[in-house]
Amino acid sequence: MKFSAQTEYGLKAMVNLAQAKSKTKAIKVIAKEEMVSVKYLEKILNILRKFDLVESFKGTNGGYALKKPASKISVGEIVIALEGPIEPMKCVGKACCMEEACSLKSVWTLLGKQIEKTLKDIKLSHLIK
Amino acid sequence: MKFSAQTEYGLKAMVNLAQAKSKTKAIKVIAKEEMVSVKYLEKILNILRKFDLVESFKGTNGGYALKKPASKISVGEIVIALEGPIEPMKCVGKACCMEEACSLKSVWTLLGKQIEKTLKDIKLSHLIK
DNA sequence: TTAATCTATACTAAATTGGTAGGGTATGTT
DNA sequence: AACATACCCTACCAATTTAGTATAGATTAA
Repeated sequence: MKFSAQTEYGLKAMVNLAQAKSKTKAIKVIAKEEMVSVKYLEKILNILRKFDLVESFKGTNGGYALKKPASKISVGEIVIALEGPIEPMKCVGKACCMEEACSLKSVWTLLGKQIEKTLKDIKLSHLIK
Repeated sequence: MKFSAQTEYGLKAMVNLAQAKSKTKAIKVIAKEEMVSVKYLEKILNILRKFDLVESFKGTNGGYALKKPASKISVGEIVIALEGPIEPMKCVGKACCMEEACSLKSVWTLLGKQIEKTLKDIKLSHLIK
């Protein structure tokens, strides 16, 4: 019941960008500040870009920037992008959900929705000092 | 962000026990009903026993039973026993939490508490028909 | 005694995750 | 046009975790 390191680095990069002074910030600089390899961070930012959470600019003085204002980006969006949809239980058992009304399914549905709500209510702007 | 198969089987076994007619129920029977191998289920029930959630009786007509009434056992207890404490982020990054006030820590603390509360409010007795 | 049951440890195979490597492709500046 | 800077893409590998099996042994009711 943990989020992955990828999600941690991604979130920290987003907070980093939210606090950036300049219009764009080079991945090399972010990677150094967050103490993660450039290559690994590239992969993570790539995912975030596909989810329209950041945008990138090539060429000299290029770099990354938030696609939307920090107050419009929730922690939930970032987590879902990097972690996949929040479904606390995959129901791997052969006997699971064979009955029309699986007694446990309601637990996971409720829990998943509550987690999503909590994370969507926390905006990136709440995390910068 | 998922619970393990072990947790699924453990929960289903607990629900199974909560619905049992007899005083004790043999692991062989539970395993058959939940479609999981006896050996694997043994391991899981072993953990639950150490957490005082079930008790076991040896010998002929032995088996497993809930240690407490189903209304006094929460889904949260079972999940924590099988899954470990709920800490959504382990903070693996070298740069993490080096500052006195890690901006993300508050997110994980809040989320963890909410998940625990949700799961602790759901009792085993709520899951039986 | 004996058969049914639980207990404990060790092992393995598959999946996931974390992270690396290398070679491209696009673009702004000179 | 050339070059340096920066992003993009795919493949790969090693470590960890997870799911599940196997073997052997100890306890107890009948």
